[in-house]
Amino acid sequence: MHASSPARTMPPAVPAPTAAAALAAGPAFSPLYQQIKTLMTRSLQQGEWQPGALIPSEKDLAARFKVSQGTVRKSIDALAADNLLVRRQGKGTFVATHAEEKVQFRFLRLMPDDPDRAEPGAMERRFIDCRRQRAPAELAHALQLRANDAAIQVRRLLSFRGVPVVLDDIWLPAALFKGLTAERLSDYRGPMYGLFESEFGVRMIRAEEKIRAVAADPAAAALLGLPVGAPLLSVERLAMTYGDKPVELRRGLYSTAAHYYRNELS
Amino acid sequence: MHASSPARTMPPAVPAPTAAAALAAGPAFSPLYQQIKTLMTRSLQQGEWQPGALIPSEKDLAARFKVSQGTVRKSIDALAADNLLVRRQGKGTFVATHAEEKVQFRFLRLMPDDPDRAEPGAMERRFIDCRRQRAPAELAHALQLRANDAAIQVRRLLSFRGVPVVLDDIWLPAALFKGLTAERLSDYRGPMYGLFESEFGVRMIRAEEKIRAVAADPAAAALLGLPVGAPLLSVERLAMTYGDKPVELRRGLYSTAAHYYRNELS
DNA sequence: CAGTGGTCTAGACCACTGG
DNA sequence: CAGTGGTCTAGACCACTGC
Repeated sequence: MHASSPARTMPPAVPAPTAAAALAAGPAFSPLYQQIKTLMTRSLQQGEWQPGALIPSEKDLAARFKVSQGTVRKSIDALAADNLLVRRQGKGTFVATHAEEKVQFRFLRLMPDDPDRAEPGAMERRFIDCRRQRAPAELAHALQLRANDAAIQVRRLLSFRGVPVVLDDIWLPAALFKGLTAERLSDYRGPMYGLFESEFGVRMIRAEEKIRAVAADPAAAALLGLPVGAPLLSVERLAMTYGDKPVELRRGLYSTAAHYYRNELS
Repeated sequence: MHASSPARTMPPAVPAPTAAAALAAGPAFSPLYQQIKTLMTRSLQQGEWQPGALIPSEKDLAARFKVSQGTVRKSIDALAADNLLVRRQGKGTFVATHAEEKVQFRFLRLMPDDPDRAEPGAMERRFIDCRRQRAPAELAHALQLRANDAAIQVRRLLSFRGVPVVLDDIWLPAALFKGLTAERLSDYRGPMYGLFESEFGVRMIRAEEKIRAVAADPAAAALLGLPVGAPLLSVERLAMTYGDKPVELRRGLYSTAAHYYRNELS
């Protein structure tokens, strides 16, 4: 393949988020690097390249896909921007993983008011519940399940320096997480998404959160050690895996007396 | 200048956010496209290229900086990723502006629960107060003012379909916003940051928000039409202009009865 | 149609990592 | 030292916009 135009192709099987507009438009031109990004995404999704593993070098990939190194480079750049790959100069390109996050929780945006009280090791998890049940209609809709499909509900409490701060209710499609128990959750060292990745082959790529202020109900108040009616941050998260398929619904109640939810705008 | 290495240079005068680590490291190698990004940032900051205006073509810029078009391209890519420039195929590259945002408020992440009730035109602003005062110590610290420098405080209420939803308290350094009055705020059509940009030459580039849940105090409750003690989202925003210089501190109280704060994680 | 940004290539050299 | 990603160039051609 030389410098002439790439073939006009059908839209990629896993369309890029930005390509959504093309659905309404015409012939759906897709540049070469996009098509290759799609092929590489497939290698990730199908497990050819495992989380944390080193993928082939740019030169090898260029040979494999019969394109120039520069084009492969653009594909990798795009995947790195999506946090699916991680580049490390001199070493190679690696598959991103939740298992070895420096900041232990990539998706937890809660920070202590007092920056001196940084988190290292100061966080304890306690799993209160883990049960299997039929998915109520609203949940089934959010997770794109058939009505009454089985779901797993997990309830857990996070504490910092002994003070309870986060109460999470987590719902998962039972079909994807067979054999998940409170014990396995407790035994695992590291972030929960690391366990999902290594034990169930489910990788969280992206999530959307809806944040509200609510009053603590009696149950939450008791667990968080706060008076009933105390204001809490309600963080409702829908987490997606490849192809934007939703695989987790989570509702966290955050006590923001000594912590805040951090966000960056640009 | 040909393909040989770019000269090792001092760190750029306006260092990129990602270059912060280099301060501790050694010789601070800066690739050519970074240096050019710095030069272009200066052209933006100094007003050579005005908000909304068309900047020179890639070919012209390549000639001006005596580098290849590909290198200028990388610089522009970086500035576009920072939301300082906007590329439009076939037309050219433009300076980003708050004045003509499609979504009227780039920095307001509040969404209605009911997606049918989209915002177009359904938002009313009411400016309650606009006064000049001495900056209290905490504010002076956040805005990097000298103790007792003058500050402007603005209080405003946002309503959707007649229902008050957001109460904002906004603090600005008086030195940068001379002559700002409630009347000028009311008269201006479009987002507040558009007015700051066109009337005061202050461009908001980036912001950090700290989000908490709080109970409505009597004053806020009255303005938002809620009972005292009702849970509210407290959104504390520090907004920065070029060089990460803080130029606005804002504290919003959001009623999340029919709206939520939207966030994306990846 | 000319001008813009967007894609693709081929090749050279550099910075960084680890054995 | 070999191998990786990172930078830079020069040039060709394509897609898109507006006159």
